[in-house]
This record gives sequence, structure tokens and C-alpha cells, in this order.
Amino acid sequence: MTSDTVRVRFAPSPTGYFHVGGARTALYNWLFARHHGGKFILRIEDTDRTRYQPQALPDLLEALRWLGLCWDEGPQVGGGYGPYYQSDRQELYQEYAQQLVKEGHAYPCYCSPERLRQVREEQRAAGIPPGYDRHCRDLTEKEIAEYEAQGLKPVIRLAAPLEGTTSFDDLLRGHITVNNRQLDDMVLLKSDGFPTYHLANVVDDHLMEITHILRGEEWLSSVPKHVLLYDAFGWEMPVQAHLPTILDPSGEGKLSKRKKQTPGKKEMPTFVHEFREAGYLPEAMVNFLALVGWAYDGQTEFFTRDELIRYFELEGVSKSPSAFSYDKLEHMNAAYIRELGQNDLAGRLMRVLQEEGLDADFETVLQAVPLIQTRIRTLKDAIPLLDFFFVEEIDYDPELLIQKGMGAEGTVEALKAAREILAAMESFDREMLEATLRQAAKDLDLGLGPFFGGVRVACAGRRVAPPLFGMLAILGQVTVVERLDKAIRLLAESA
RNA sequence: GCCCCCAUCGUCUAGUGGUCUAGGACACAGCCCUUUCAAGGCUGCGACAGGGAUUCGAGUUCCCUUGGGGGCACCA
Repeated sequence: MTSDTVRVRFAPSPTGYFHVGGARTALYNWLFARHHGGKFILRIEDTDRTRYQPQALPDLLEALRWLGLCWDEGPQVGGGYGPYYQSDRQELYQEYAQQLVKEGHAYPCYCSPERLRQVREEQRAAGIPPGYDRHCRDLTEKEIAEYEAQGLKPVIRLAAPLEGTTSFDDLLRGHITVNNRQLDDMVLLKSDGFPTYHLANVVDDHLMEITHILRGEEWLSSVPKHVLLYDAFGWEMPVQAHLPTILDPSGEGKLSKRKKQTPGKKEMPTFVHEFREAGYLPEAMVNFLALVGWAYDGQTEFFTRDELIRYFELEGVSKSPSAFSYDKLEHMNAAYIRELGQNDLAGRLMRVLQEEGLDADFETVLQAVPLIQTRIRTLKDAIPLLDFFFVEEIDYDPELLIQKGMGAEGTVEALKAAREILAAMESFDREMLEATLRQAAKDLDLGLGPFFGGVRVACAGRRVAPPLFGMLAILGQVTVVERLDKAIRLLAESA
């Protein structure tokens, strides 16, 4: 294959929020296109009016942009093969369907949905594979005229061969053959005039000169039907590669089909926008997603975008379904956060803090970044480590102040001592704070843990907080003394 | 029920007949470091689904079984 002829497409249907599984498919298509210097096309398959969701399209476009998967042709960017919305291509599908009817490859079917359902039920009851019984396949001109006279709107069905076999090659799975008896006469054009996936997909892939189809494994069993269509049209079928399914972390069932609520467990994101909101970095998502079903050498796990483009090969794509590991994603996200420049991280944290309703200022966040950079796995993890910098009064349970082995009274004494020492300091920088407080602990004969622990809770309102000295320096002497005073008062009151 | 696909540690995977007493990563456990929590360092736990066949030799090839996944719409 010549590298400049590769054309791949990602063709989602706007029926809901954009899912990570779809993102992985889009990513592989994008990587494949970039690797071969080809084109990545985005096509919107909006042919189902009943499932259409208006928020799905903006969600999809935003998610793809967030992940950095820019498309060369498609919505908002145009291209020479448009339109890229199938709803704008209706006449095209109707023409092609009519062509097939004319040539005897397809026929109108007037069966009602009720009849079809009934047929299926009977088949199921009888233990035979469900499928259309080809009731309308050999209608006479007269019968057709009668149906039309009744005002019935037909669907157009493909006249699939009754015998023989159909086979094709999948780049990942090799040669696949099915018995034509398994194929039924699929609907190409619905009675509302819209095409089904099968027709629209085949027509568009041909017209858009798609060279490689990389899509989810769930499509594998409909490829034989597509082969029939390509044959009927006399077109060459693009190269096929069916990507393994992404499974729920339990390994049971597709991630996209998982029940959102697992009792007793926290709800994990599955939509791309949810990952963004949860504080995952797009570069980490891309790196991680690339590795769900693909490996380079089994050793390297961190790749820049350019490295992914350079190394990505279909040959490295796994055939078996893979579970989606949130643990590994978090690990990778944390690693990416650690690699971020301080200004960069601070900027990203600002957005998260503001979304949380905190009145954060960039300077303070930037100062705090070195304290928390190794402590957060997602951007959202920063909230409990930073929120107390940006509120007037912190609110917490006074019980938290009490340190192990010190009791309430001992803690009050330690806090009072710390308050006096801190209030008396002339310079409040990190080094000075560390030197002073360490000396104080020694002088007071107090353990570092309990002594520092009380001050930490008094100033942060939490037992887990950023490293003490840096935190105090950022808070500033006035605030620190105020908070210590309050802590002493609270503890005295509750005792 | 029928059809298709798949099968290495709990998970993601490396492995394309001999270098495999099977490598890496996540998770988990222990130790070190340590003011909390992390990060970091070291160590440990842990897999070729089962059975046949081919071969001097099989994780690697073939068959069967089992298991898992997907599909069987006027949805994509």
C-alpha cells in the first residue's frame, strides 16, 4: 500500500455521550492514519431518528478535541467527500437502494413490524435461529401494486444468497467464512426512507474512498452481509480489522454495558467527559487507551503522542478482549501529573478549583504545586489538599486535633506552645519554620508526629495535608496564628 | 438455541519451536526513607485453562473439550 492513500474513518452514531470504548476506536484509527500519513475522517451516522440525542454531537466533538484526535475531514472542517452527516446524504442511499432493486439484488418488503416480531417469536419457540422468513422476497408486480394501493411503505431488503458460503479476510483475525444460511435478508432502507447502518456504511465507505475499516469487534458478524453488498454493487471492500472489545474491570461483559451502580463501590467514569471532569489528563488518557489492546514491546509503557504515531501498528493489536483497569489509568495519570511543569499543573488546577467554587489565586496554587505534585493521582485529588488555602474559616471536627498518646489536654498544651513560638517568628519561610518547629519539638520533648500533627489539623482542618512547613509558609503567619487560636479554643470548649 | 471470534500472573501484556527454572507494568504484601499522606528505592506473591496429536523438542503448530466475549432489529 502506498502511504499517501490511507483513508480511515471514525463513524459514531450520536445516540448518547461519547464512551471510552469509542475513544479507543477513534484513537486507533487516528494513530493508524497518522502513522501512514493518511487521512482520518469523521462521519456522523445519524440515521436513527428514534435514538438521536442532541447533546451527543457536541459532546463527541469536544471529547475528540480534548483528546487531541483532530480529524482531517468531517463536521466543522469539511472536506472533498462530504457531506459528512448521513442525514444529509439520504437521496444517495435511496438511489443506491433502488439500483439494487432494479438489478435484482434487493426487493421491497411490506411486512409489518408486528408480523416480524411474531415470526421471530415463533422461530425462537421452535428453537430455530431467528431471522426474516423472506415472505416478500418473491412478490409479484400485482402483489406489490396491491400493497402500494393500501398505502403501505415498504422497506428495502437485500436478497441474500440461500446457499453457499461468504468469506472475507480480517487483518487481525485472518480468513473468516460463514455459511450463507446464517445470513438473512437484511433491511437496507427503512420505511421512513432512512438507510440502515449496513447500507449507509457501505455506500459511504465506498464513496469516501475509505481504505481501511478499523472498528469494534461487535461488527465482525455483520461483515459477511457487507461483503454481499459490496459484491452486489461491484465495489472493492476496504481492508477490515476488528478491534477487541473493552471489558468491564471485572472482566465480565463489555465496559459499555456495565451497570453504572456497583453496590458499595464508587462509581467509575465511562464517558470521556466524565474522565475529564474526574481530573484525568488527556495525554494520560491517550497513552492508557492506546495500551488497552495494543502493546509495543511489552516493556515500554509511556509514550509521547509522536512515539505512539511512530510505533503504532495493527500487528501489535491484540485479538482478545481486554479489561479496563482504572488502577492502571490512575497510576499513569499520576505519572503524567508528576511530569508536568509547575506552571502547567498550576494552570490546570486553577480550573478544577474554580469549578469547585473555590476562590483560588494562581500565585498560591503555584507555590503549593511542589507540595502536592507527587500526592495526587487525578487533578481532583488536589481539592482536599488545597481547599483550606482559599477559605476564611476552616470547618472540622475538633476531635481530629487530638493526637495519639497526648490526650486533649496534652494537645492543647502543645498547640499553645506552637502558637507562641510561631507568633514570635520574624521570618516565616519554609526553612525557618522547619528549623524552629523541629527545635521546639525537641525543647518540649514531644514526638514529631503528634506535635506536627496537631498543628497540621489546626491549620488545614484535616489529618492528611501537604507537608507542614511549606503549607504554613503559604498560609502565612497571620492565618496560622488565627487558626491555632481557634483550634485551642475549640478543644478547650469540647473538653 | 444458532453463528462468529478469542484463550500466558487477579488485571494489561512480552513471547511467533530450543536462549522460558516464562520477562515487564498495575494491583497486592513486606522492608527502607519519613511530620501526615504520597512519591522514591529494594524484596516478595503470582500465569502458559484441560486433554490429545505433530516434533528430537511446544506457551509457541493442529484437533477436541471447557471457559470467556460478540452477534442473531425498520439500533448503530
